[in-house]
Amino acid sequence: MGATSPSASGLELTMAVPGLSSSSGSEGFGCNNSNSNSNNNVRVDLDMNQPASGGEEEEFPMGSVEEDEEERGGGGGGGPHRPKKLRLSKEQSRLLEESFRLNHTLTTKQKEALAVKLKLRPRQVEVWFQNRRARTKLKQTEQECEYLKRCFGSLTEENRRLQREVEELRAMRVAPPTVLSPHTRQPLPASALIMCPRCERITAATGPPAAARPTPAASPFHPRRPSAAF
DNA sequence: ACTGTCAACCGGGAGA
DNA sequence: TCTCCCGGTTGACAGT
Repeated sequence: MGATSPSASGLELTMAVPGLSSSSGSEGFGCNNSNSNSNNNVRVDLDMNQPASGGEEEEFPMGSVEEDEEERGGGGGGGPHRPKKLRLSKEQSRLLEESFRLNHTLTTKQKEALAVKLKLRPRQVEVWFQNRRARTKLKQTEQECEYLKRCFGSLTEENRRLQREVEELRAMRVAPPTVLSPHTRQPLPASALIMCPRCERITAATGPPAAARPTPAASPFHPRRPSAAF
């Protein structure tokens, strides 16, 4: 499976990221505590991988956050510090990636179920998916950028080649053909010349309109071979 | 010391 | 108004 990039340029770049189905239905989830607490950094109580139960931490080892980190993290007198950074365990990352493959967005129920399964807060699962989507998009953008760079390179080369060709053709070009007026026997200016659509020869444009023209034998075309042609 | 990664946050826009 | 998502940013941490 591959997800085509939704670029405005219409490039058909495919990513190895399957499952672009978005099932972000109505989400009535009310756990939005992180924003309201973010300024004073007093999130330590529910922060990171606080073990929900004492028994089975082996499945999801708690990254770099120890249980008593929160004592000195934000609550201490040191001022506004972020709590220690959470590192998701390999198993947590694996399960998150797995469900990301299935769906790039989660419903509230899916999010909560996943959070329970991973012993994370739903907000953490939500944030992980947001960041994961952003990373995917960044990768796609980088791939598009590389593709456009290659396009630019080949088009530049093509442009150079065509310009050289134009220069060569200009160098080969001779003076405009000399056509004598059938009446005065004087050379006609180039603006008074047209090309016969049948034989593509240059002739004088001073004849009567096409509808009133005489028979082809008497037509102004082919009065004589032009002295020069393109 | 420097740099890259990434969880978490912030502000704003969109939809119901 | 509420909730969600997105783009941008911050800051902790790991690797060099």
